Amino acid sequence: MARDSEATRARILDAAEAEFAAYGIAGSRVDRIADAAQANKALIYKYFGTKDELFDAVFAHRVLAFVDEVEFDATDLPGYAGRSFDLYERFPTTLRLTTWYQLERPDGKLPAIVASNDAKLAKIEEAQRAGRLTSAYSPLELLTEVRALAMSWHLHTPELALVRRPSRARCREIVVESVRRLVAQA
Amino acid sequence: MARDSEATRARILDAAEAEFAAYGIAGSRVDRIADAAQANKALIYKYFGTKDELFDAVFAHRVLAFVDEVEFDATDLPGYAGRSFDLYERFPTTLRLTTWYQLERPDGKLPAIVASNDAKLAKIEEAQRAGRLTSAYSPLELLTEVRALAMSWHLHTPELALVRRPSRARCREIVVESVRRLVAQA
DNA sequence: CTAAAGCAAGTAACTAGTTAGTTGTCTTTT
DNA sequence: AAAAGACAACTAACTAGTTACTTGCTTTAG
Repeated sequence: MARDSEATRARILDAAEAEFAAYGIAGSRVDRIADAAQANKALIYKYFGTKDELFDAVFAHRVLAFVDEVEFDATDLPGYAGRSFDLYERFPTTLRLTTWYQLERPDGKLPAIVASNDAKLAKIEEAQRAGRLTSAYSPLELLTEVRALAMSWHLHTPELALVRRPSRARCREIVVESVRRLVAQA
Repeated sequence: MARDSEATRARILDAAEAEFAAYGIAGSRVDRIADAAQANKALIYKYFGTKDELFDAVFAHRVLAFVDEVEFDATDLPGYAGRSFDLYERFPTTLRLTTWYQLERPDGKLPAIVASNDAKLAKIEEAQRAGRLTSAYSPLELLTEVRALAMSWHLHTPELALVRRPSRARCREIVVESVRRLVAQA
């Protein structure tokens, strides 16, 4: 090992994350990433391959960190929604990256994400069987609605953002409360 | 062959809608739009200006048609969510265009959308004053959550889409029911 | 000395936007 | 009614700049 390639990789990854979050895959410029990372463009290709592959590396990195950070408890979905909300507030780029990913890589399936989803669905099913969670909805149905509510405040169109948003605490409270109502036993 | 600028404009708009929905602004190619519309590229610039302006025209056109089609009734938000769901199912490009718009035009504010939002917020407030709608949430809060629920099934990551979705009717039912629970008087 | 890290300088292909000119249609003049 | 003029619709070819990706060489650490 001659120089510190790990540090260079990390700088590239950071710069790429900011670039991709801002402009998406098609809109991002590899030159800009190289400049921001203070690294040579050829290194990007050497370490990460094509632009698409660089995006995948960035996305997997960020999303796994995200998934790791928010603990999933099927018997407390309101709490899970609240913690998800907190992370969306703390790392706004995550949701942007995810959205670009959905739009620009509709066929991509990251194994780690698939596994994480499967684990959550299984936990929901288990909680339902134990009678600790409503069975009015299937696991997929529950996960879908809980997620939508957790990110509801971050899906605003520019136009709605003109109206003054409630305080962060209030937004969080609403997310938690609406999930509580969702899973409340009728 | 008679010349008909209206028809040409319409063909360009249609082709541009498909292109932008698929690739976003940065990823779209004006040449591809011209080919698909069987129109010359220069006409696009003549009729619509720059690529960004073409996107705005496409977006305004589609979104206004969408907004016009779904009737808003503040005293029946579950019904409104259900009808929104129906339209997302019928015109899948609408949500894609909206998402590209949020990501790529964060500063854009289409007056028609602002007006439509204001009208909805006012109607919610009125329904609340009349006691025909819960006052547990502010108008903006209600609109935010109802919208998130209405589009919950269309926000899936590619990975979650691997799990088989319930039937359309069932998804709709869930959307309506979850909004009902949201607005239910505690 | 050597192997890997790093870089300047390319290149081929692409892309938004322009230009200068042609074709079809409607209006005016005789 | 027919020729002439006016004007809008339309087009092929182009420009100037950009972009992803590569090559061949230099530098550095062990």
